[in-house]
Amino acid sequence: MTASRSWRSKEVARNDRALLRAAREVLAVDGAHASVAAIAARAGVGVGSLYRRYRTKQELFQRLCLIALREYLDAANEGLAMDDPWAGLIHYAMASIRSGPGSLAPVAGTFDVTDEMTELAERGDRAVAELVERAHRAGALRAGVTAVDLELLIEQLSKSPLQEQLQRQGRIELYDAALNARERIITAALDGLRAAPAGPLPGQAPGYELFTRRWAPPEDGQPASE
Amino acid sequence: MTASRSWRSKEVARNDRALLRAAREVLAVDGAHASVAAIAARAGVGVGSLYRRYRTKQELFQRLCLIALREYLDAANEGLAMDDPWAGLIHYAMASIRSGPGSLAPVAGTFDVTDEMTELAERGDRAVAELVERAHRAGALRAGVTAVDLELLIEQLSKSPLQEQLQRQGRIELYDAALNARERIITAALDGLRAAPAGPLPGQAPGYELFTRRWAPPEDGQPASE
DNA sequence: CGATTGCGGAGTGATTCGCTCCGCATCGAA
DNA sequence: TTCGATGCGGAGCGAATCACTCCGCAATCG
Repeated sequence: MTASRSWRSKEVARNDRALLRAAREVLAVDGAHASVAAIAARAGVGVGSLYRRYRTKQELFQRLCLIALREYLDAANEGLAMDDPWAGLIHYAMASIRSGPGSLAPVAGTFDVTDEMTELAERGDRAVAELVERAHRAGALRAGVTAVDLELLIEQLSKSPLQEQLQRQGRIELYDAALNARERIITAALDGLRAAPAGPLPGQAPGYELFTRRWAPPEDGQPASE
Repeated sequence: MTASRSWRSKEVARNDRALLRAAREVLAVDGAHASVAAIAARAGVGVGSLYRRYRTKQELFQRLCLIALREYLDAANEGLAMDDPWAGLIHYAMASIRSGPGSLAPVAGTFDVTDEMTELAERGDRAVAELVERAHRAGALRAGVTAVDLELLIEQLSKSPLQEQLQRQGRIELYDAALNARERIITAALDGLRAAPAGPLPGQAPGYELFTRRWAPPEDGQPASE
């Protein structure tokens, strides 16, 4: 009775990959209000198939988050493997921006964080801290720049309001130009972290709690926006 | 019969200001899906009062957009009035980021653009172009940086994913830290536009159509995300 | 004190949401 | 070729939320 269990496993795997990719894209455009139907449609499958693979919307987002965390850790390790400290840091930043942790920010706090996710995040944070420290030792990084500064800048750069809007409006003819424009902006912004004639950053360095605390469930009263 | 027309005009004006401020805040947090009820609640008024002042949600957003455009133009002119080209440009950028054109991006294309809005935008664009040109003449601006580069960077920096998320979760205790962190990031990113050891930006300069075209109604088929 | 005015928010129909369930197409085995 | 098994797409469901209307009420004037 189980002889021909996975007669279509290829198709199943392809559907799964398409679903994850579609989910990330739709999440990037629609934010927290991304609907299951939109994700399924973009993946070219029915909602039924989506729910056969993932029991709930939350579960899909959890898996998505796990994958992003893995990419995040890989990017940091790749950066550490590079000889030039500055080049390594930029490699990590670029890869991290592309993988798009910012797209996942809107769903933060809407699902439970598994132990695996916590561990991946901690390992990634350690790697990035080492990346920053190494760049400082080499004198390549602007004075006073911390790992949190870097991660927040990455988060800020990983969403693209322009591209999202173009996609919503269906103006694909402008998409290439937008991609190019974005690359220029990212380059400029990251260059602002270089050790250079520019002085230290204003204020004091932000603490890690900006990163860690918000992933816990809201725990108390709801926001002021209601 | 019209003697005591506006016996409470003070309160009406205060309500109107509160509504506009609330609308901008809610829009920044909730994006395109900001609800009328949420705006009214945050302003501390009933939805009835909102609809007495603005006949429709669209009308409120139009007014909001007009105000933002005025602030945009003012900021550019203030920058031009400053003697130091670089300081003037940064003044404009900071003010523009604070006024938050990025918050209005999600509603772009959802309402008709009035002639007044078009004219304000054009005057602002001209002022910014002059601001950029002047900075280039003074040798303060990085080679190859265009007005569009600047405006896109401003748009990128004017949304704050971190602050939005904190507000959604009601974690006001982290808000000050987030504000400080954001200022550091903005400073760093804008410093990336300085004339410095860093080379020219990659790719070719983006054209103005990235800015202008998307404000027109979608005109044809809907996006791929459905 | 009665008339007037603007207020807050319950109510309304339409829409959209996450999710279930079922008819159907597609496969291997007989 | 036929039949049972399997996974597919999407119609449909109840709940939630949306923009917007309408009405009872409190505050203010002559």
